[in-house]
Amino acid sequence: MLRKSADRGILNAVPLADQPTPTPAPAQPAKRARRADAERNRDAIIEAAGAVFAEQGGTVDVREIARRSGVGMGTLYRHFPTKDHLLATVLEQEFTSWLTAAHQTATATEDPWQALTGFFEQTLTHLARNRALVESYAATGGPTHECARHRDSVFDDLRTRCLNAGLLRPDVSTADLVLLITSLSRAIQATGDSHPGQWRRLLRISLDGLSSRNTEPLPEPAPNADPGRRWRAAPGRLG
Amino acid sequence: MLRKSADRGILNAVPLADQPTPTPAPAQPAKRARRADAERNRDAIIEAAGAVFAEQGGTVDVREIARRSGVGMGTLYRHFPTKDHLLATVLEQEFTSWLTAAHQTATATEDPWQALTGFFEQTLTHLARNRALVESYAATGGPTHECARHRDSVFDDLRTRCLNAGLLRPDVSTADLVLLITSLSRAIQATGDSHPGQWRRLLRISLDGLSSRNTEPLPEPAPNADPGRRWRAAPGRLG
DNA sequence: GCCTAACCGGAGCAAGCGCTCCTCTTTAAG
DNA sequence: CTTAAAGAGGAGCGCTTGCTCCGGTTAGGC
Repeated sequence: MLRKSADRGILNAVPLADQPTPTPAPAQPAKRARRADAERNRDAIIEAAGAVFAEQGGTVDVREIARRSGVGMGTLYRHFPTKDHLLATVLEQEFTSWLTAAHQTATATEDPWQALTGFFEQTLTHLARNRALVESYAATGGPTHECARHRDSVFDDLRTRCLNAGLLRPDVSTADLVLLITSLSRAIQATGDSHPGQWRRLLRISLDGLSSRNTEPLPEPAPNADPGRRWRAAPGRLG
Repeated sequence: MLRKSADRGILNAVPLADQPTPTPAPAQPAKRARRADAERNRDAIIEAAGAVFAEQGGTVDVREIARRSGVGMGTLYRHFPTKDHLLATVLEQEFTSWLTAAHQTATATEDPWQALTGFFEQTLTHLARNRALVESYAATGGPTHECARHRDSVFDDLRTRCLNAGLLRPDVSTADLVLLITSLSRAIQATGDSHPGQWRRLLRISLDGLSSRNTEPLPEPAPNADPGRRWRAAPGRLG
């Protein structure tokens, strides 16, 4: 039952030092290039890991990933120093490719409100298919801080467009929108397969609440952390 | 990193066969009553477990609970056959005592809308203080099915009152309200200590979206579960 | 005060999981 | 073709964690 290791978080904001930059350092000795089989295996690992993480979440046994990609443990750990590094790599890829697509869709949509709601719908549909991604939202608001910043800028863009058109209640912050996504991702997880799509009703309700037809101001956020709170920090906890 | 067993949920809807009914069966042999020290230890365990679960969630090491209650492992497992049983006992106590209080408050509130919003506020404030309770919401919608049913009836009561007063958009279901609580509990977890109270803004937004001033109908829920879905992998990189 | 069933405590077992070590195989430069 | 470096693979280590076992202790009926 319930493992403590979950406390270590879905990923610890790993620096991702090993990027897909196969170009060797142009130093003097001109090291030998990466072998073809190694390249092939790396790809296989990433693909298998992507599938497994999406299905089972970030808690899967590394052996399962190795098995599915037809590779040994040693090979896996040759390419990725840590399970968290592998997870971060996969999630970052998934996240940025989605964000780029969703942003393009939103930009191509004339009506600002339509752009905002469409973005939410697209985001959550994507999240509904990827368990590890949902977990990463719970832990750190996204796979990496870099990713989160990128997403925030997109959100801010959408928000500004809606504000200028007078469609959004004026005191909604970008942080509110991000928190809304995080919150709704829980609804997706909770409904799961038994009530697919019920989260869309909640999304509609929330979006209606964002509309400028609601005139009362939102409660002010507390300016700083309340030290009296009982929850320990516990770096990155999934829910 | 992330645990696999999380899949098993925070608790497996344990039957809770061992209730706080210390009365021995009134059978013929008139068994000896429970010893005083045993009773004391049981209480100490429940109290310590309550604190530890609230702070650290359901994943804590059982040894920590034993240590805090000043009791050995053997003693702990004499009173509770399983960690999950202990967790269920604690959560059920916490849940019902809260639900009773919150229901009374709501019933005593004249204005139906005030009663509903107050109930949400009270519930979420309580959840913000108990990590294990939040987890149980994510897993099964509440500590036990019994608890969940009780809560649903309270929600249904509040909903009916608001509907009769014409304050709630008419097609909001009880399930929507429960899902909203579940969803917002994630917001509480996500904001944690760093942005305490930010979830109140989201709560306000959602409640505004529930108001009858929003006239458009909600999307129909899918009638039944789609058996083909199972956290399918993202079909290749999207983009 | 005696005696026995009930109780206590913690060392230890088994299973799960991240990760390493080491031997054997394969690639590709020369 | 030769050969050395890079890669592959899987048994196994170390650690955590849920739970058990059993010798020692104590309450409480008589």
